[in-house]
Amino acid sequence: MKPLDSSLLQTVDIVLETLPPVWDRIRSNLRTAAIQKFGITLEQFHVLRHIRKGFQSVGDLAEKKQISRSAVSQAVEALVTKGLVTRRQESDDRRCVLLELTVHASTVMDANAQENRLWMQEKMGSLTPADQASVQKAMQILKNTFTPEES
Amino acid sequence: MKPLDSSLLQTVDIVLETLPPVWDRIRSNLRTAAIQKFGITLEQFHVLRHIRKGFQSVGDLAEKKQISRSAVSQAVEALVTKGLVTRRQESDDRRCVLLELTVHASTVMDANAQENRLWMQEKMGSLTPADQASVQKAMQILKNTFTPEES
DNA sequence: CTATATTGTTAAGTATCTTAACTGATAAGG
DNA sequence: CCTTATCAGTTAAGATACTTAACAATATAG
Repeated sequence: MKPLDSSLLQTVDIVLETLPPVWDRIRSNLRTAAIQKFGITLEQFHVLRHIRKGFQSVGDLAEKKQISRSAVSQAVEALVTKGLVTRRQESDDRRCVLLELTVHASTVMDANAQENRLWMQEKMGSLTPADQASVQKAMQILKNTFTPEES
Repeated sequence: MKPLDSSLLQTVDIVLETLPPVWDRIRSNLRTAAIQKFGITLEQFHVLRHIRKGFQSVGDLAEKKQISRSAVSQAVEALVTKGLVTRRQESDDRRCVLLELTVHASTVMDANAQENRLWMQEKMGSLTPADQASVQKAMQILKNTFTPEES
């Protein structure tokens, strides 16, 4: 880490300058559509996303979002009322509640994700194959560097 | 966009899989330290960051965060009370209020950003020069693709 | 000069978060 | 067993942050 420090710092700064606006742009496109389709709040959308990603218990979801279990419980209650989420009993431990998207919510979330993919394809459609390879490789590097063994 | 569709979709999916966890990880590291140092909430930290990035009016900040002006006004009021932000009169239009970080807040935010950079340097310290070049190039591509003419 | 628009604050109501208390279910100790 | 402790989730009460609406002060237009 001695002779590369200035190059390394440059790389770090470029990442810090680039990722926030880029990710904000992509995320904003993803959220806005879903929120309007369901008529839900941003917080409720977060809950739907996490359940869709495989967080099926209130506790896991709370830890992932770094909020209290009661907050998650209340948000889930709102989503159950809206017919977007169901609570089910897990067989072996009857304390646990299994959260699942309803068919309707699952369908709309899938369609929304697909629309977002298409939007990104339009955006990235003009990239050369070399540019695409560059992006793919960099994503792999970043993934290994910052999230080595999870998700 | 015809013969490249499947490769393009692959690139898109890799970006969508990678960016959220990577950015969450970096952002979490950045926020946690600052929030603990100041004893403020996440929302108040957002306001400090935006002011630091150059959003000096209540209106601009509200538009950037996509919330109402009154919400920003209230958050700013809390930060002024804590001695982290000052309101000043702009000379030419006396309706406008110029938001600025206090010296203390500015110092702590700078130090915090520097600590985050060092943390990222540690994380990325083991990357080869070729990997660093890859990341830099990809960041440039993503920036041009998703945020063509701003920030 | 009057009418309209803009910038920010204030006030009231709503939503969402937190902590604390509680229910029901499981695990551990004597 | 039977008591005690622990755990997942909900519920309740209070705090925080958001919304809309009404307002004050200033700027712009006709």
